Amino acid sequence: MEAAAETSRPGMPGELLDWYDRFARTLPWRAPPGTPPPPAYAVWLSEVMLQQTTVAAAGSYFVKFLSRWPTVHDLAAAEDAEVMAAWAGLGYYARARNLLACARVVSRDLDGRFPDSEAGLMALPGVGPYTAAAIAAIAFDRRAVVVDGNVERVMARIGLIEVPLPEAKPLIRALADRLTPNERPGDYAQAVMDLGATICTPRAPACGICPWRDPCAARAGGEPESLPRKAEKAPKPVRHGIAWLALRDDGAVLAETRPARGLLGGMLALPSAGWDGTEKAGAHGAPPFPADWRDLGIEARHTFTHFHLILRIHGARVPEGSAGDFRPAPALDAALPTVMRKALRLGLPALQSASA
DNA sequence: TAGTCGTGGTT
DNA sequence: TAACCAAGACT
Repeated sequence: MEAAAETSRPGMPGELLDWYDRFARTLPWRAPPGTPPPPAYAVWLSEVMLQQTTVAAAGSYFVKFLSRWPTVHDLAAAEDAEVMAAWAGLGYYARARNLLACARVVSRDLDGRFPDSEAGLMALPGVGPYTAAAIAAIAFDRRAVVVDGNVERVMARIGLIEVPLPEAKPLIRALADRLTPNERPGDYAQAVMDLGATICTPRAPACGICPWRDPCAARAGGEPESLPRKAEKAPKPVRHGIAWLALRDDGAVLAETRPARGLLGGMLALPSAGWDGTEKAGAHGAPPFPADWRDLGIEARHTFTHFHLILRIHGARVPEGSAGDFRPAPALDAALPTVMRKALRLGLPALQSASA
């Protein structure tokens, strides 16, 4: 919409920063407004964890990672399996693989120093336009135009941008660019995102206490909650699969490490088949080895980004000497992605109560 | 460019 | 309860 071109006035960044100075949230990875920023390592770690992830979900993982691997060199020296297990439950596991790859590049090739430019940051694995801008702004106080989901919403409303996403992205970015100040860009970036997270919320924005209520074109128009408009999403299909739960008499459970790429890539899992798109059409998965497999009559249900999964659990008790990647159930549970945690927690009691 | 890639909280 | 949504990147 053309309205975007006229929206934004000189005082807006300052009004937002004043609000941020008074109401900034305390977050594990954040320095208080006006104080020196955290190390780039901490900013990078938090920003990767926060990709498509809520503040509440990322918090404990950030604390755990920073405590376990205090510097980028520590993380770079970690084993792949250690890092994947520590990431288990947070989702989007390609982030963990890229996190480790990035740490190793920074540690080995850059002497442990993160680039301070967006272009330099963008060259790192797992660092895209948003994350590069966020690190440049927050860790190095460089002027960078930070555009995440919060900023998209705030800009669409301020500028009454009625073009639906993703077509509206260039308009939104242009407006975000016009508003980004040269002073305190790091605090400003966090302030806009805080505004979107706490005031300019998707459903019921608190316009009455918004520092930008006066210049907001959508508020004047009366329906800020209707923005940003978004293209319709495709319905999620339902997929069916089988997971095999082999319980050894010493209590250990058979696990497998999934292929590095694709769904749950690189993660520990129960052996399974038929659901992740890797099987040929019509193929039926086979159990990991011959045993007295029984359909436990239990289904683990889980929804991924683009499909619903119903995972039927088959189980078998196997003798103590059985070879394979068997692991103690509690340790396995801790290292599993959520869908597999569900399958284990549903299937194990049924199998344990069954006679061998 | 459009599809892939997790999870949990909120409504 | 089902849909929506979150500090996106990669192919």
